[in-house]
Amino acid sequence: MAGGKKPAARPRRRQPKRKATGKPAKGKLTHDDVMRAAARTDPELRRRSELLWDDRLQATRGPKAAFTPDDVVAAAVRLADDDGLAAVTMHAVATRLGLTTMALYRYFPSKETLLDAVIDAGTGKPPRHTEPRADWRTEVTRWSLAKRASLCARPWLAELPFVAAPHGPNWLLWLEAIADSLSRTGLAAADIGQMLSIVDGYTRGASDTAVSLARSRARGISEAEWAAGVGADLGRSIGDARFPRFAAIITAPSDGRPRTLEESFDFGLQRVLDGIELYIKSARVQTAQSESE
Amino acid sequence: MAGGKKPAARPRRRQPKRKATGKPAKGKLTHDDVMRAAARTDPELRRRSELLWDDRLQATRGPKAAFTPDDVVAAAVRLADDDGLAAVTMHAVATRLGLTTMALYRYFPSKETLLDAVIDAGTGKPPRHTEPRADWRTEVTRWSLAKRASLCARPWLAELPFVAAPHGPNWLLWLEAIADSLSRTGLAAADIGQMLSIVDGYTRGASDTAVSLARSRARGISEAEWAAGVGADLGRSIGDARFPRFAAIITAPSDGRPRTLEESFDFGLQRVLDGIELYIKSARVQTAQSESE
DNA sequence: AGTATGAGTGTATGATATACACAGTTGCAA
DNA sequence: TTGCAACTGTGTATATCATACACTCATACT
Repeated sequence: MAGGKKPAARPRRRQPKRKATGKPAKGKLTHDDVMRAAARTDPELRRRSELLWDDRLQATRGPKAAFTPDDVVAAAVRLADDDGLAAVTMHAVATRLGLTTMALYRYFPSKETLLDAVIDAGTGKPPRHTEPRADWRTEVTRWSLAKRASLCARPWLAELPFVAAPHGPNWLLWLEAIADSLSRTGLAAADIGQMLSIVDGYTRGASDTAVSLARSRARGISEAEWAAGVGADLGRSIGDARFPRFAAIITAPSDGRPRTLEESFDFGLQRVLDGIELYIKSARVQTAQSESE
Repeated sequence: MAGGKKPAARPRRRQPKRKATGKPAKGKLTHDDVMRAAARTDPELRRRSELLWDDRLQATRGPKAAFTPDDVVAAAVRLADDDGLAAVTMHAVATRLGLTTMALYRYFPSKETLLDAVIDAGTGKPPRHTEPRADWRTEVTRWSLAKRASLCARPWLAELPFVAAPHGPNWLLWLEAIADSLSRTGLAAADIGQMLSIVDGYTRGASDTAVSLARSRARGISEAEWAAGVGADLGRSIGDARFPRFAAIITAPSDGRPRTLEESFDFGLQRVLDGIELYIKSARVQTAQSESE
């Protein structure tokens, strides 16, 4: 998947692309502002970013490359899927493609930049809208569950420090998707950004138990074994006087059916969305008031 | 910090500690259940965990060790604080203590187990209650901000896959702290666990921008440079037809003062707590209803 | 006193990323 | 057509790590 096959579709090039800088567009952040800012950035960060967004020039001289950077990334992703992130070594990736280790450096200047691309490919695109559009709450719920599922599907993404990676196009596509759904709330753009952060934050933060399970499963550990491991950690609280409240939670009777991880996640998500809904209502009231004045 | 100096305070030992297993305590998860489960766990996970919780036996024969495991951990933490997680090599830690590399293996069987301890030490203890107790919402807000601050104070924690680590005593102490505050809501223990997950999930997930900033700062990158880097990534959306909604957020006028990262985080947290509060109210109503029947 | 136990050392090994110099290939320019 | 510039892939070398193993020596119970 990771890129697809449309070699003619991207006309962008690595170029100065200095437009005649017009007026600064009162108060708004312009593309040019950002690009100028980017020029002052930590050079290392910038270089890593570039590779995610800019297509490299097609060489005219010399032999044609046997693969595309996307091929390399795909091979690395396959390795990670099979045997975890630790299996992604330059040697392993190269071998997978029938190349020598050093040949990879013709495609990516370092393992770090390769991993950046791997992260973006692993992140994948948000699911297409198959069902008809629905209200914001339904759509945001779908988005959150899809993102959670996507994190679980590639648990090796959790082995990477998410924070450290430059954010690529697929990452932005996910944000675009939820921004689109949140637009139906009628909130101002700035507020939508806030709500987006909340849902995204909750989704990532509250997915980690499930990701941990998925990760163990990928390592060949059964669900029961995983539960036993987590239980062993949590269970330390039970005899221990330092953790009375927490132990009470652990040992609480599960009045009725025990909630699955999914149910727990969704339950929490609905509480979060309740909070957002409350805000939307109050924002509407405020708008209505200020309009009637 | 990481452990302190109270050599006489911990009587626990690595021992069979097989109590006469009484009745299984109807439906509740008992300490014994968990321990039995733990015995079936992935042996590697278990061994890593043990080192976080069990004190190693004090040797009687042979020369005394020059350091305690806590000393080793403290040295590793100092290295990470100074130069990031990459600076924590077995050699560097050993040198810091005036030892050879291999001597460290007398304290920890592998780097992985050492890092587990480093994570727990880096996590630190939640702040003591200095102020008088307050309502749950105030306390939970304090907790969340404190946790966020703690994550930012040691941004190298974000370089580790949080999910992968076994959870140590300090981690439990944080959970105990918020569980204690949430107890004041009067919710059932199971519900408190849910609310805890929500707040903890949001807190960790929504802190990552601030952690990223803290991380860059630790690397000697100025706030302006960091902002430029993030802006460059986000700014790609502006010219791009794939991201109209997101671009609208980025370029939205910041009507009034621009929100700081802290303000944004806190704003989101309050929305989340609104949702929780709503649930608490509805739970109270339900309880009252079922009681009046 | 004797000895088992364990601390710390030194050296060796294998994995890994990556620098560097070279060989072969291709297509534009003369 | 020829020649070379630009580029791809290879082979080798090196530095950094984690860690295995064999060894020396100190210590405190027997």
